[in-house]
Amino acid sequence: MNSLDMAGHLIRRLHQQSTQVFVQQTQAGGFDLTPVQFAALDAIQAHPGTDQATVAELIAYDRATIGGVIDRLEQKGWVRRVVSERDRRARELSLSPEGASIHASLLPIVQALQTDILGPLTEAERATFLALASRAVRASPP
Amino acid sequence: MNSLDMAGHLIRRLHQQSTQVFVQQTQAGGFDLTPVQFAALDAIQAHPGTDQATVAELIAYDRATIGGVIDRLEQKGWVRRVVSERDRRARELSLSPEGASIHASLLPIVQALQTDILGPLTEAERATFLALASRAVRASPP
DNA sequence: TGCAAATAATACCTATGCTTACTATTTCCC
DNA sequence: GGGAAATAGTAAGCATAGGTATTATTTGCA
Repeated sequence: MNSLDMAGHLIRRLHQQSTQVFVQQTQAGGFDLTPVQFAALDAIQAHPGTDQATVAELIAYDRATIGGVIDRLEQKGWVRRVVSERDRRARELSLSPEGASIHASLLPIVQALQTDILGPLTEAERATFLALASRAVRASPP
Repeated sequence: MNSLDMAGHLIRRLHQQSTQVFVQQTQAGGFDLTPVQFAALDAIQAHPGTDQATVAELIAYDRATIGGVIDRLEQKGWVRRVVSERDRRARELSLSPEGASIHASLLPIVQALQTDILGPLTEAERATFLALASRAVRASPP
């Protein structure tokens, strides 16, 4: 079998394509951020007050990487990070008003671009693909 | 729609899973390399004498990244890089005898682990997934 | 209670992954 | 034949991506 037809290679290409579409479409909308930054933003919006480790778990990242991502979101002024009074090791995360506004503006754009990521497929094929992808992603350990 | 169910997120998770399976299975076989390094190794094996730009195009990478990958493969002693006499800007790539041996040993392992990447799916589902993924990856420009 | 184990975050390291800028060289074309 | 455009590779910079080690703090248990 040709290496280029193997699952690993195809998945890497899809990931590449996915990132490109995300950056293109969000930049066209006037925003400047990466897919990971949006994922973190979205997780914090859905779970305000959580710490970094929980955000990392929610979107399946390691803690080391998420630290840098949150750093950059904080520098942009979109996320606030305060030491938890309940547990001084942890940092409680929340969106700033600007961050919340950006997230609200981004959400419809990000939802719309999902279709473009799998552009060559038909609507039905995309649904099949997503259903299989969803099952193929192993459930995160309890 | 939940961001975690969107195409971009699922694809990123699949990519993560794919890389993990690759490293686990190849390490279990006694090798130490990344999926990208194998892709480059495989491309060079299939096209000995080509230059870095062609390898980059074959496996859909940018030239800057492939330079570092080849650096590491050269350091491992698996790849030889000689300045082309035909075009002194280019470096002609080929596998060393050790590189060729490693590649031959790795190939069946890498082929076998492809099934594990999509582990939770049945044989038929994997075939469907791969067919859709293959079509979803846009054809590289001529 | 006191101390070992666990945990949150950071620091540091290696390896992609991609962009822009730069050098060296070749090609194209007038 | 000579200069502009194109091309191969490198360099530098930013952002994941994940591993191990370290620090600060909390928890759990003898």
